[in-house]
Amino acid sequence: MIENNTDNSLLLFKLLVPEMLPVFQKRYTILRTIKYNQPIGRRLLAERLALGERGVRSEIDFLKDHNLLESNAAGVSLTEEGKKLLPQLSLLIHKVEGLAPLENYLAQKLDLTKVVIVPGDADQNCEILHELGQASGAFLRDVVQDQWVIAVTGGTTMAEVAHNIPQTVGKKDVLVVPGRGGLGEDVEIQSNTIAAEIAQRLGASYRLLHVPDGIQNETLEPLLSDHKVQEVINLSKKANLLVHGIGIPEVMALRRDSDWQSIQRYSRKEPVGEAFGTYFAADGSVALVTPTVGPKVEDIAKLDMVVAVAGGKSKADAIMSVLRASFVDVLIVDQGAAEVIKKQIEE
Amino acid sequence: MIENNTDNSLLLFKLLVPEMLPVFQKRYTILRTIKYNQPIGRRLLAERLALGERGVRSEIDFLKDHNLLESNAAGVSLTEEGKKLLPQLSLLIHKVEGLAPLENYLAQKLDLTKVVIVPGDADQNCEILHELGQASGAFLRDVVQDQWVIAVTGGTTMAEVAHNIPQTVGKKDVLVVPGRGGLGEDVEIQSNTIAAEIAQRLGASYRLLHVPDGIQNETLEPLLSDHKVQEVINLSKKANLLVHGIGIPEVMALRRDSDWQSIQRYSRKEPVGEAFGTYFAADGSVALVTPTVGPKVEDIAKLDMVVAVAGGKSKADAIMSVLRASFVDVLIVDQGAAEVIKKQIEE
DNA sequence: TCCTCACGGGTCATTTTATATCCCGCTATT
DNA sequence: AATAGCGGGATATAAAATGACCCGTGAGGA
Repeated sequence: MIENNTDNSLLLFKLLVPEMLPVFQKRYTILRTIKYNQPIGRRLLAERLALGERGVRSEIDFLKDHNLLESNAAGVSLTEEGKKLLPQLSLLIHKVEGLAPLENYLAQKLDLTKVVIVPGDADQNCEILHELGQASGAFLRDVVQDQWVIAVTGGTTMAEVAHNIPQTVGKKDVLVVPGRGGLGEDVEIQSNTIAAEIAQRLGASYRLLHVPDGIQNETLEPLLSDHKVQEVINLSKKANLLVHGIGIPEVMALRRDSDWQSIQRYSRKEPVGEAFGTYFAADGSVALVTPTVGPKVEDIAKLDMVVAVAGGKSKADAIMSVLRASFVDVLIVDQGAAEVIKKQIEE
Repeated sequence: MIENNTDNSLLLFKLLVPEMLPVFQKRYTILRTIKYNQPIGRRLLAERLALGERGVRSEIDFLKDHNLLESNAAGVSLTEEGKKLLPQLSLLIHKVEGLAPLENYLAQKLDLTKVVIVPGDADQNCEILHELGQASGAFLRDVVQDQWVIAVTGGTTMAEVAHNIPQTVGKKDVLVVPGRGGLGEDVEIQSNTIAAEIAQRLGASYRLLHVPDGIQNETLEPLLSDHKVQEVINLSKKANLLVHGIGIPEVMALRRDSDWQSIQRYSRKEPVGEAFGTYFAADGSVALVTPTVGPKVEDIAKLDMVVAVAGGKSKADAIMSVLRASFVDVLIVDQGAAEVIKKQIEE
């Protein structure tokens, strides 16, 4: 009833003064961008936000007049007041954008237990990945129980998740393990590195998996027979919780110096999405499995809780292909991806 | 907590997009003015709202685009949607303007049991009197109990109250009596007429008091000895509820063709407010009692519930003078008067 | 019945506001 | 000491809000 009243106020404002919405979003975006880049100059900010320099300047002046920003020779920064305001604004944006209904809609249509949508679009504002990380981190912190085993994968998104998990006092006997080897890429986004960081932030312990990706099966087998490797792999196959990112095959191939042509050639179908080293076709079927250690689709389907994290309009197709494989339980996305997915569902 | 959330949303909007507030108010005022004057033309509307013709036009176009208005050859009118929206907007304006806190503040500072504030200023928009009437009417309807006797006075404000009391099924045995004779002025705003209309709308019965105001005491006495007159006067002296307007002495003198000079001469102090034929000085003391029938200040002070209704910035002083006499329990005013009163209290 | 007045809609010059793009002196970092 | 990037100032330009008309038309009063 009273809650209804809140929504009602919003509806009335949106109905009677709709021109304020873009302004509200603009100012929120500016504050958020400053939060993640402070101190930052006016020009850089304008470039990053794809706005005119003078426009940004007017807004900065406005926000400064309201004591949300302060500026010195290094650039503008958030004041204490501004810092306090941002989380509240985030909630309000969530309401204004109607993200709660969208979350419910997607959860129902996609048969997921939970959908979390973060306002914004990672394609347009790269700091949305931070927000995505924070949301995922908060979710992890809330959901993890004592003595759980958490498996995580690599990737830039997962790296952000790791960086943004709030430092918490440790749950008891929680163990974080990498979901695959993944020594083929930048150490910053390897699953090992990410597992370690998540463990550290959760106050949990961790095991590592020192097996390179993409090597031939013959070379792999002796490694697999190692009992320490075996143990970690078995742990990840029976994890209570798996958190993974979702990749766009073409982009991943580029990053890993793999040959996109050959991936396509060896695929049974056109791969449009990737998760834990498996490429999925648009219909959710497996297009290609890269030779790597770690759990396969059939293992993952048995897990209690699989959390997928991804952001950006461009990842919508990849996300859909993975979701159609029906092993994901919780989806944490940004608004950009969520809205594209909604459109696809409606068609 | 959730309520808090509502206020919080409003606060955040007001903080981050303050420029929308005047627009919101403007559009609300336009809708409200149309409601009371439909169908009305663009120019007339502009004149009444003291806005430019073109500005009003843009807003009308906007509201028409949103299906809140429709226009024909006679002028613009509210659509069904617009009619439904207005009460909700009224509530929202009440929140936006922070009138609830203001009501509490005034109630506490002025030692009143209840204060009701209607958005707007009757001096600027005469239709605010209608709103004031509606608010008073709603209050009356809610508060009146079976077998109550209600005494009412005359005046333009009270006439509006009468016109706007929602037609309700009758309470049992409610009786409405005029608080004074008042045959000296326009029949439309005589207390007799008003008593009759209020009674009709409440489904109550009424008695009338056919005694002219302002006549000499010698002429008055034989009338007072009439037992029907006596009965009505006694009823009003023991009423459960008295509703009265508040007048500005100078204005009233003008309307009644009385001599303002002589009123001043016979007054003990400078009269700044009037209620039921009694003129009050700024400190709340009685400045002059016009020769009339009906309850005096000392009678009224004994009543359980005295409701004062008044609107317009210009009436603030008059209201204060009456309130200082300390017999009013409930004050129903408009925002214009309320804000001036608040300022006076703070000084 | 006609007549007239106010209606909505169209137009356009004017003013006000927003925007884009420089320049400058400063300061913190290299 | 050099320099890159900062905030602040200035100005030409584009855009939008405004004010002031006219016009054909339909409703309501005579």
